[in-house]
Amino acid sequence: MQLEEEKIIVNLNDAQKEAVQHTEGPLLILAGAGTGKTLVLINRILHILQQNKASNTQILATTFTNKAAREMQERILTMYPYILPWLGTFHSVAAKILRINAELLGLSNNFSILDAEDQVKLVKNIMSDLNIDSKQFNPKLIVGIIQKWKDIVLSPGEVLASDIKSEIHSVAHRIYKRYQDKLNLMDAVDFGDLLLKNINLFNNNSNVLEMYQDSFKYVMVDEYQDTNMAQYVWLRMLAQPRNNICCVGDDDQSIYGWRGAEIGNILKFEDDFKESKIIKLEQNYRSTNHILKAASNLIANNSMRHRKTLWTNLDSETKVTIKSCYNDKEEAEFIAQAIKYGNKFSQKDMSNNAVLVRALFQTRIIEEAFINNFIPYRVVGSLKFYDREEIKDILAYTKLAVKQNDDLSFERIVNKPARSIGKTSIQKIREIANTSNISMFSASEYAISRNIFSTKTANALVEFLNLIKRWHDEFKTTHHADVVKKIIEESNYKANLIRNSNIESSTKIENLKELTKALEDFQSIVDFLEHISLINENNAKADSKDVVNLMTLHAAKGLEFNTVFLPGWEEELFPHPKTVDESGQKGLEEERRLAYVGITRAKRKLYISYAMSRRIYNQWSSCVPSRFLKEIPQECCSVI
DNA sequence: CGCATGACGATTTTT
DNA sequence: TCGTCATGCG
Repeated sequence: MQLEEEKIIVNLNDAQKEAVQHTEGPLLILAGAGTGKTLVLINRILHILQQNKASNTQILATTFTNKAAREMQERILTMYPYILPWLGTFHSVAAKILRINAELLGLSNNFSILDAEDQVKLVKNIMSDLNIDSKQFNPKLIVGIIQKWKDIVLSPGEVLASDIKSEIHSVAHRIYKRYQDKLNLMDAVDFGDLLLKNINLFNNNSNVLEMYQDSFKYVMVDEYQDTNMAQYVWLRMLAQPRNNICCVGDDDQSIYGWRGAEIGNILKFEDDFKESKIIKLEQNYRSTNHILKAASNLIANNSMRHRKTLWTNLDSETKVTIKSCYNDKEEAEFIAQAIKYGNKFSQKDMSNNAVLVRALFQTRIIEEAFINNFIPYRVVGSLKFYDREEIKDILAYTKLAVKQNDDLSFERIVNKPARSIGKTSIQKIREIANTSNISMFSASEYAISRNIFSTKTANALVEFLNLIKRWHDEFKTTHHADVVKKIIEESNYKANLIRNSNIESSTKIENLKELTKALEDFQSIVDFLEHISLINENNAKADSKDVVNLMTLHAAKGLEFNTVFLPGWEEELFPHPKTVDESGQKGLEEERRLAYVGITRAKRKLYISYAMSRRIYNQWSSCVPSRFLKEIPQECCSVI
């Protein structure tokens, strides 16, 4: 396949073309909603390849989601027949670099990656070791604080007095050090560490850094407005000294500040990267004029932003509908009726409709209205496949079989199904592990040799340890999918489910079958574990067609629909008071960006609604229309 | 060890 | 009001 420059630039407008062809030096592409951001990114990569400025292995391209990375790779493959090995999420690229250089950081090359649940579990354990009351200090909040420190590149030793803003911070600081020690012992990292350890690696091994700097001739970053400090530092290190770094993003769509995203990164790009160029993409190909005008006027109320003027050729008579309702039930019914009506006369495919809410609890009443009206729907972003209890349990067995020092997995399943190894026994094991700085697996062996347990417990524990050891060996000789099948049987996990026989347990058995099937697609068990820790996607049913999409505004970013409903535009819900409480003006602006994201998802038709009263936690509360409604010009609305 | 009971809190969650 | 979680009893 021969790349042709003609094909790369043929369908681009002037600004897009400039962005694609400007390859040298720092470049910020400010891409408003619906202005062809992904197209530019892909074509810019193709352009670099076509010009032989770099080979496929010399381009570093990061995205935030696996989905975005996959889409980019697939679209590149239609024109250029090679994989880009360094195209991926920040975390997957960072993990790849870590695996290659693991020994320099005291990790093995198959270190494990903790998920959110593991993190909380670990913090809880540490708190109980330190006799800290987990009621007084919420472990989830502690994890959050540690995570935030990691986001701004603070190791335990670097946390300063000024970072300790309240008692919970000082508790978190105490836990942080131990938390890292424990991770080291388990040969594990959390998501934040993936970036942090890369930064450490580069700081302490200039030759390694130079190797990557030399190798990555061009660096490209998608969704730059959502990068955190650690990611920024990481990017900067890798992009130097050439500084051929191209960041694409839209400051108006930065909605993850609460998760550590630093909108300042995109706002001060020019200061951070000297002699940089900024190109604005302002022609919107998605929405009609009224929708775009509503969005532009709303977002103009934000002070912290790069000014952009979005425009469109898509003129339409149809205005934005603003609907006032008596209560949440009427609002839900209104949406259901509008969808039914639309389905009858114009769009047949239900999946052209989306209902975007601020908080997931809002979906319930809308779901009821859909059920009553026989409207098929799906709620996007509910439980993920690999987050299911039974899946995580079997994975814990698997992980422990692969690596005996995975204490979190050990604790999760040592007594699941019940095999008379109770809380006190586990506590004893943990104490031994802590004092001797060994894994719980080794601690168990030691404890057995010292006759610490009752005969019953000791026997059960010996049997358990032997099973784990046997599976460990079998992974070396037998196909991994078969070993996992054995685990499901021999752990008695399945038998236990069958014994409980109810509908729930039969779905669980189905899910386990699904799991063993998924395993077939991977080369090895290590590959598989890497995959699921970094790529935990929504369940397979997610792409079912012809159903209305119900999701949060956050989940809707990057998507588009012909018809969009935005219910619940009320003070006390949207903007959400908690955000405003926590972050004041900054929080309010982020909420406004969220509104902007919602509006700009709509291609043809947009409905915004609010209720005068709403049941929250089963209590009626009367509501005031959202201030954001007043920020939308009247001439693009029709009010019902 | 497993179940019942009561207290508590209840946005958003790309990795 | 509902679901989660720690605690205490049988």
